[in-house]
Parts: sequence; C-alpha cells; structure tokens
Amino acid sequence: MRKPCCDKQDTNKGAWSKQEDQKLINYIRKHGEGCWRTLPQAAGLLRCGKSCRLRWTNYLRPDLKRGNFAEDEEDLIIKLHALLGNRWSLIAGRLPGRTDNEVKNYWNSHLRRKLIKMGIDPNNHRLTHNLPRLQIPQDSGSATSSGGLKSDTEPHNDNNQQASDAASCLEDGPIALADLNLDLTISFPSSTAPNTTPEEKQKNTESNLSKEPEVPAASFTLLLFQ
DNA sequence: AACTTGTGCAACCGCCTATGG
DNA sequence: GCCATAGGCGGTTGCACAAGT
Repeated sequence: MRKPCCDKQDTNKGAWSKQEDQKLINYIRKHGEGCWRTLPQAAGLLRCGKSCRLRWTNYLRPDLKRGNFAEDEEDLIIKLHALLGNRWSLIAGRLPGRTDNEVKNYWNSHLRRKLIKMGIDPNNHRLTHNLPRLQIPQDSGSATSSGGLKSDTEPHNDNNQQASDAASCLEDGPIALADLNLDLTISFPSSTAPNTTPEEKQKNTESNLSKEPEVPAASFTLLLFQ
C-alpha cells in the first residue's frame, strides 16, 4: 500500500562520502532544510530523502557539538530518561547541540552500563535487589520497554551505596520522580482533572511533552532541578 | 602476529503521526 | 471523513576500530 520513500535500486547506501556531504551542505546552505523527498535529486545525490535528513540532522548540522558528553549532560540525560523514557528526541531537545541518535547511542553504550554497574535498573531507574555484579542482565529488553516509568514497587536497598553521582537525583526512588512529575505538570497547561492519580498525571504530562516539544529548554531544565 | 571479543557510532528500517487534497 | 504522502521517531544492524588472549 505504502510506497517506499524512494526508489531503492537507484540510491546509494552505507557510509557517506565527503563529496556527498559537501553536496548536501551546499544545497541546504543555499535552499535551507525541508522537502527532503525532492532534495536528493535537486542536490544531485543518489540518496533517499530520509537518508539525507538523517545525515544532516545527525552529522552535518553546523550547530552540533560532537565530542564527549560533559558530566552535567550525562546527569541531565539520566534524569530526563527517568522522566521521559526512551523519548530520545525529547531528551535531545533539552541538550543543545546533541541529536537524538547521539543521545540514544550514548545511553545504550555508556549510561545504561553505568547504571547497571551501580546497581540501578536502567529501565525504571530503581535500585535492583541484588548486588550489581550478580545480576547484569543480558538484555533487559534492549530498552524496548515503553517509558521506563513502571510503577512496580521496589523496596529501597539502603545498603547499596553505589548509587551515587549520576543517579543521585533518584536516590529517593519514586518520591523524587513524583516531585519531578509535579513540576512538569505545573509547567504545562493541562486539562488534567484535579484528583487524577499520579499515573494519570504522568501520562498526561508525557502526552503534553510530546505534543509540545518546543517548550524552551531553559525553563524545562530549571523546573527539573528545582 | 593472528585471532577473538567488545565497543562505539553511523546509518537503515519500519512504524507512527501530521498534513494537505 | 478518507486517503496519500512526507516527515519524524525509536529500535536495530553493520562496520570499523580497540583491547584482550
């Protein structure tokens, strides 16, 4: 039913060459972003529009930071992930110069492991029952779980001192998250009924967020750290 | 030196949503 | 309201390189 986004047999795949990059940069400098479907032909590229968009947004955009993530960026990613789950584009939206792909990769390759090492389940940001090294999950669903804010109750393991720096905001578990939720609920106009449950509030908050990604990063961050 | 395993990252795929006719 | 299309998103893959044996 749906047509492919491009004629696959006429397009290049795989890594981009310098010439291709240059063509794309030149074209976008001249004509700006947009109309990705027709862009490849107009720019003289044998790529599909999606590929061009991805290359531009993830790699060629001039405002990209690149390089290692700073500690405060790490913290912010962890906090936002606890709040938003795998909504990488939303998370990346709060990190100037970072792309969703970059954040996602960094999470999967660094932060997930880091949390696991500290004995924190990266999916729900709660302390795990056992000592970390005894239960490194093979996969834990490959971060497929939607959200990461499951409401399964988990006793707080007071003996586990390892959950510190990066996860410090989550030391109090659900309580800390609830505070964050409250802040966010206040920050966005919402039709939420006064006596909605925390879960409902969370849901509403999330849907507001996904509908209004243009909320200024600064105000969001401020609220987040209040 | 050769091989294996692990890691990081760019890119692709398929699905979902928004939009316009 | 329905349909087609473009754009966007998250999950996954594949490759290059590093580290370990």
